[in-house]
Order: sequence, then C-alpha cells, then structure tokens
Amino acid sequence: MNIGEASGRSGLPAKTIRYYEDIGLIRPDRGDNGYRDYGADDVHKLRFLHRSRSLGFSVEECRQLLALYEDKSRASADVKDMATTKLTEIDRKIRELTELRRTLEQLVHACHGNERPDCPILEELSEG
Amino acid sequence: MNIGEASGRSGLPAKTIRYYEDIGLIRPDRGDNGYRDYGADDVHKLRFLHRSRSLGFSVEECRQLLALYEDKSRASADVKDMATTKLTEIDRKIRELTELRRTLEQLVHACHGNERPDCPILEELSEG
DNA sequence: TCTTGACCTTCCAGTGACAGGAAGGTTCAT
DNA sequence: ATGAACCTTCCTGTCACTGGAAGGTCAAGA
Repeated sequence: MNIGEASGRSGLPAKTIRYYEDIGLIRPDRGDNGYRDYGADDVHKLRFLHRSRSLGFSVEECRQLLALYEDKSRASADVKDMATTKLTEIDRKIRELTELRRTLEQLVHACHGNERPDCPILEELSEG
Repeated sequence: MNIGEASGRSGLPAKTIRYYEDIGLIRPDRGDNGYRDYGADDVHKLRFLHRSRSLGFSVEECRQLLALYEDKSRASADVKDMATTKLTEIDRKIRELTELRRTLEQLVHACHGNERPDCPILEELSEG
C-alpha cells in the first residue's frame, strides 16, 4: 500500500512516517514508480511506534522497544525496566506540574483581576 | 556588572542571557571593551524571566508579562487572564500525564519481568 | 486524448529554547 | 610575562516533527 493508506491505518501523518524512515526506524519497499510500498508488517510497526510515542517514550526509546519487540530471545525484564523508568519520569513530571499549579493558583487567587494596575502576580514574579 | 555576575544573581546561564538579548527581551549597556554591562534593573528583569519561565510560561508569554510589568497603566485583569489560561493548560497536562501513568502502570504490573521472552507490555504496544 | 485533481517524490527551512564548542580578545593576579 | 578566568561572536546541534516548493504519477471523467 502507499504511504497515504499506511498513514490512515497507523494513525501517523505521512510526514512523520517519512521521517521515521529517514532516521532508520522502518524500511518499506519501493515500487517501480519510486513510491514507498508498505506491507502489513510495516503498518504493525507504525502502530507500535504510534502507541509507544503516545505513551511518552522518546523516539530513541521507541527504537529500543522495537528492537526488543523483534528480538525473540529478549527477557521481559528488559522491557519492564524501561517501562518502570519511564513511569518514574512521569511521576516526577506530575509532581513538578502539581507544585507549579499550586503556586500559580495562589497567585491567581491573590489577584483581584480588575481595572486597576496593582497586581500581586507581577509582584511575585518580580520578587519571587 | 558583567554577564557572569548577572548570571549568578539571576540564576540564568550566561548562554541563556545572551539568547534573551538576541530575541530582544533585554538590552544591556556595553562597556568600552565590548563587554555587556548589566544594572540592577536588568538583573531584576532576568529574575522575572527566570521565575516566569519556571512557572511554565513560554518565552513569548514572558515577553508579554514583561511588557505588562513595565506598563504602569495596565489592568491587573490582563495579567490574571494570562495566569488563568496557563493554569488551565497545566491542569490539562496533569490530566494527560495521569492517564498516561495509569496505562503504563497497568502494563508494568501485568509484566512478570523475568528471563522469559513473553511480555505483555510489548504485546499491548503492538496491538493497542 | 486531454485534463483535472489527488496522490506521491525529494529537498530545504523553520520550530522552541537553548547548549556546546571553536577562535579569539580582555583582565587580573602572580 | 604568563596563565587562568573571564568575555566576545559565530556556527552547529538538539528533538520530533511540520510546512512548503517544485515536480513526477495515476485514475477518472469530458
């Protein structure tokens, strides 16, 4: 199938699929007309990439996951390690954002938000 | 003062301070030797930028905040609007990350993580 | 047969917010 | 006089794409 259909089936934009080929994540066949030609396996990989990217793995991590996926002899512990590490990172991000949220909410709460110029938000930004 | 001291006092790397000058956020004086020369006002602005960046505002938003900060006639409502919008964005990010976390945790939990190759994480990535 | 429109191709540039490093000038202490 | 620690500009790289230009291909309709 052409890239358009592979895009439709995988959920990835055609531009992204070409980019993934550029960086060596997938290697589709080519037809006589020079068009890329994707098989069911390729679409499978693209869906794998789409899913793991949307779960917060970087492209390089996706490359590793894909390699693990294709390595029939790998231990499931290898994969679990990556997922656990990623889980820790996500936890940290959530904590940071929650702290950020708390601070910002305090500022918003403190500001009366009217036509007058005095603003506790700017004062805090300026001094904090 | 030189950029090194401004960096120390504001908490921003010298590279970042030069970058902020490149994009027109600050305009320090120059000494006879060509060195940038920062005053107390500049450091104040740099700290403002540091603080608002760390609160999740983009550089362009920081530019607006700085303009509001320097506009003595602005209404505090203008600032409150920006902060409230940012708060909403942060809430959305937290929700998304929490959902991500939940999914990933389920996967990690489902995987026994041993020496054998069967791995529910990869299976889910592949089919999900 | 011609044309139109939807595909597809490659290549180049831009994004955001810096970071790294090269090559060279300045200042200060020893 | 020398060396370290500053400073300068300029260029490149990061990450993961996205947009666009210029042009080739294909299938359907007039």
